[in-house]
Amino acid sequence: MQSLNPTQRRIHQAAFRLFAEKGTLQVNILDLAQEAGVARGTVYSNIESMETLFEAVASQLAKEMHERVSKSFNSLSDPAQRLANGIRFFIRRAHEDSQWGAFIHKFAMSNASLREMFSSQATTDLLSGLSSGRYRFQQEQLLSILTMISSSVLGSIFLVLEGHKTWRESGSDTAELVLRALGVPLEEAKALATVELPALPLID
Amino acid sequence: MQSLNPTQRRIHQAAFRLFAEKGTLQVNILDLAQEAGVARGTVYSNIESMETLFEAVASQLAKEMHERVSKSFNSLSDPAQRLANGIRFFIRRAHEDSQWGAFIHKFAMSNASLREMFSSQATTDLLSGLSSGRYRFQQEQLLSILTMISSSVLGSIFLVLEGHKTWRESGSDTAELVLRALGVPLEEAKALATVELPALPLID
DNA sequence: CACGAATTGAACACGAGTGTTCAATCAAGG
DNA sequence: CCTTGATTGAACACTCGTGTTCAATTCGTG
Repeated sequence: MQSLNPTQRRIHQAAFRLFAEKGTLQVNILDLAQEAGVARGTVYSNIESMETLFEAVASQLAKEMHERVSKSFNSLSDPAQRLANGIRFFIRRAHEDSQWGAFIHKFAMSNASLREMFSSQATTDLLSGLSSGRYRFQQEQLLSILTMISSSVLGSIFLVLEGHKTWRESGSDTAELVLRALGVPLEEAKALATVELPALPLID
Repeated sequence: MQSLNPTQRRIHQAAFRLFAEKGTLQVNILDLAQEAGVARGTVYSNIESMETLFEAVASQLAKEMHERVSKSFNSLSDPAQRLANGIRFFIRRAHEDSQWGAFIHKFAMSNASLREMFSSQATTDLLSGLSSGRYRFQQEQLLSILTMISSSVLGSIFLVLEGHKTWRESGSDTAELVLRALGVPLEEAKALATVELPALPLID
């Protein structure tokens, strides 16, 4: 999974593209070989199975995004601002890289690594925001809230991918709605959701 | 599509079950025939294609749910109460009939009839609630809001299907969060989301 | 009870994808 | 320039699903 040789890297990247546009089940070895610019036999000698390939691609994507978002949070202490930015990062990125967006949209609900990426990021901030009085909700609602947040982000990504909304509008709207749902006063929610969004940091 | 003979009805019902549990692409004619308790040849002489069969099943399901929810709204004038109940109807039904829930969860985002079911129901109430001052949002946010609502309901259905939450909790939480996002005051949102939920009316 | 329509289930010819093998070819470092 | 390891692409045997046909049968209705 770690330390891929160049051929394996090409195969993984090709797999990412194909999974994003066709879904797991429509990708066959022949397509994959062609997309990677490699012979069929090479694919078989470089991957174990489609399953493990998909798992590797998904968890790599989750890891990369998680790290970049975390890094950007170093400079922000307000949990509400972090949440709003996090939401908008996802939506902006889906717009800037529509394959990335399609991948997330297709698999975020069903894949454990991707679900984990969403929820681990948000949980700590949700709890700290609650105890600092920034949010108003009951702790038993945490799971419902996490679900609402990730679902809304996915829905919003869908909207952007389909071209029904710009990422700016959709991202700010979604962040604002989520903050409101968490009990942040209306004007404040709007303000937090519309500040200038910084660039997503690169890693290593 | 209308007026199915008994054999066609059996096939459609079997298709519903299979689509719900295996997804569109994993259903083949043989499975379908067996599930319907019918010979392979009979399936071929009773459906045009898998595509049209799926479309028929989905739109039938959308129509049925839409009518029942609409009927239940006759006795409610408050748009916020209607919305809260509508959300909870979906979530409760997904719990009571997990195949129905699985079907919705799998296809609500990708199928036009199902998307329509969600949005047409909500749009008018959203707008009337806005003009009556029950909600606070900007009209340009309507699409983002519809997306947030339907995504949240789907996420919540997932939670219930997976057994992470009861339908009661999940339904009330989701309804409450949505109302808050729309600008309904916190205590009022909670109250509206936790009233006794009536039975969903039958049709014809 | 007899007739026509629907259903049955087996048979056939296909196409598509899989997993595996292997001799030929290539590329790069010693 | 030679060796070694990876890559190539064609070939093989196999499975599964499709779409279609059709004689035999069942079933419902008049």
